Amino acid sequence: MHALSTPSIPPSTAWPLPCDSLERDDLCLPCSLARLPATAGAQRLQRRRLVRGESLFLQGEPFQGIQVVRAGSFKSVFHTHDGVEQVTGLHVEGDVLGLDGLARDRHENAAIALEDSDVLLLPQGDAAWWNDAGPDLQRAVTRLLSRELLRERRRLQLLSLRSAEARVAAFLHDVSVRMHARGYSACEFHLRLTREEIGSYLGLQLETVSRAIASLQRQRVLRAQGKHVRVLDAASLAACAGT
Amino acid sequence: MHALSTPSIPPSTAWPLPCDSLERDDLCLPCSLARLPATAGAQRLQRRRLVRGESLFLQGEPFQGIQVVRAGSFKSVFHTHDGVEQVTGLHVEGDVLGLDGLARDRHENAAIALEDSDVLLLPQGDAAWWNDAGPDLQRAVTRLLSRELLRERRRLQLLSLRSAEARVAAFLHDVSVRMHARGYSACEFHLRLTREEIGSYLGLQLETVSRAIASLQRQRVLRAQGKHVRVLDAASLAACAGT
DNA sequence: CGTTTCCTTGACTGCCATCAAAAGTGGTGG
DNA sequence: CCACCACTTTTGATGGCAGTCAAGGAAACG
Repeated sequence: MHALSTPSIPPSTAWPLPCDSLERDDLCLPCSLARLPATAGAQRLQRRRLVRGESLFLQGEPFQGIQVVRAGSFKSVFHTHDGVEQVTGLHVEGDVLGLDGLARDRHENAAIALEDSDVLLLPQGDAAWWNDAGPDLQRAVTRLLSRELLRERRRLQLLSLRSAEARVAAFLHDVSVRMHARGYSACEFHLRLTREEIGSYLGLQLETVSRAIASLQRQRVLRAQGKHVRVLDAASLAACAGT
Repeated sequence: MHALSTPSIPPSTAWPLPCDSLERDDLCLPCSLARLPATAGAQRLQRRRLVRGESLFLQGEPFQGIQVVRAGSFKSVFHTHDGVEQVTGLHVEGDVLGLDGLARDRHENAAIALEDSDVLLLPQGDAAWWNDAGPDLQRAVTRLLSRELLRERRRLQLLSLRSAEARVAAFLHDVSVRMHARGYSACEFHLRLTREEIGSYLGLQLETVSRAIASLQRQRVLRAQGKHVRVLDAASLAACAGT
């Protein structure tokens, strides 16, 4: 196990924050944190490394604090009471994890590293945390939550009124856009999820996902072999997704 | 149009707050507000009455503030870019409306009164609002948002891996529970949504909703004629819903 | 009381789940 | 390096659930 927690480091020093490369910094928690006045000096960012397959937190675990992906990627997984497991999210560099723990002080999803990854933990001490944190941070958290709500709602619409092919196209388009926003190529990337995980995320069976990708290839919208995807026609992809 | 705004009234006086009859007051915004110290005296609750069919706010309108349903009921409706409209929520007495406006300072859904209704508006003045509001209120808002996220996620699971009948059963069960929590009968209530609206909410066609209800009646789980529903066997209903 | 909206039921179609099997991929150890 | 294994992906065949089209009847509203 390579996992280890480096000792606490002061917030606005040392290594570059992940949001340095992002545009919408009002949504970036570490940026908000870095701008906080001295009162926040008490706050400590903790770094953590995880190897592929390791869990950042498990479902039902007490809420430790909000976490930011510095490198690598994660999937969020929810286990229903009857043993079924569903993928609820895909998170890459710059994404915030753990917001679901705010409601009841325990995590409602597990977060699993899809590759060797690196995160920042913003520890939540106790109830007084919120008072000390300051309005900037609180506002940032509120916007993040509200934003998450919108994402979830969009996904819901995708599931409730789009065909299998449209869902897969929308998923790939979303990945493409998010990779591009983080400085990677928008037209060529490596999927970290299996067909089964994508299906779970989209409410489809793995065979259906495979068939949808095959169909998109026949339409010359993209090329895919295994997890490697090359988008040939981004406009067509968006059209297939229905956006 | 019977709609009218009464002049502002001081917060913790006069008429009973809707949460007086609720158990989990840590989630109740008006309660949190009533407990605020003097600094919040500047805040003014505004009352508003709406007749059936009237909108509390429309999609795209600037965010006015968080609203609490005092009496009556509302549906949340989202209009997609291509003209399709989808029901995204059903809100009754004590529910909080308008949280989706926090992310971008404009509403992402419309809220339509399903009957003559009564709401409280907690106006959001400007950016300084958050700072003045105080940590208690902020924390309450954060928890509400996080809670909303969980609701949305549960609905998503319902849509992605449950049959039509299970979805309808889950919807009716949810309504039953929520009515009960507000002091109404859990086993007999009046649906305010049409079959089409229920279908839109659950990702189904109206005929499918009708057939699912017919099936539940054949199983002696409930009796329904039109919008009037009587639950005969709550346990079976929950079982059909898969909970 | 008439008109409009809503609900129910039937028949048919199509999409996607399911079952099944073969081919491909990656990692491990001999 | 190669054989082996587990896992993943692809493709085919079949069936069922829910969408679609259609029409008659009930309820709500002015």
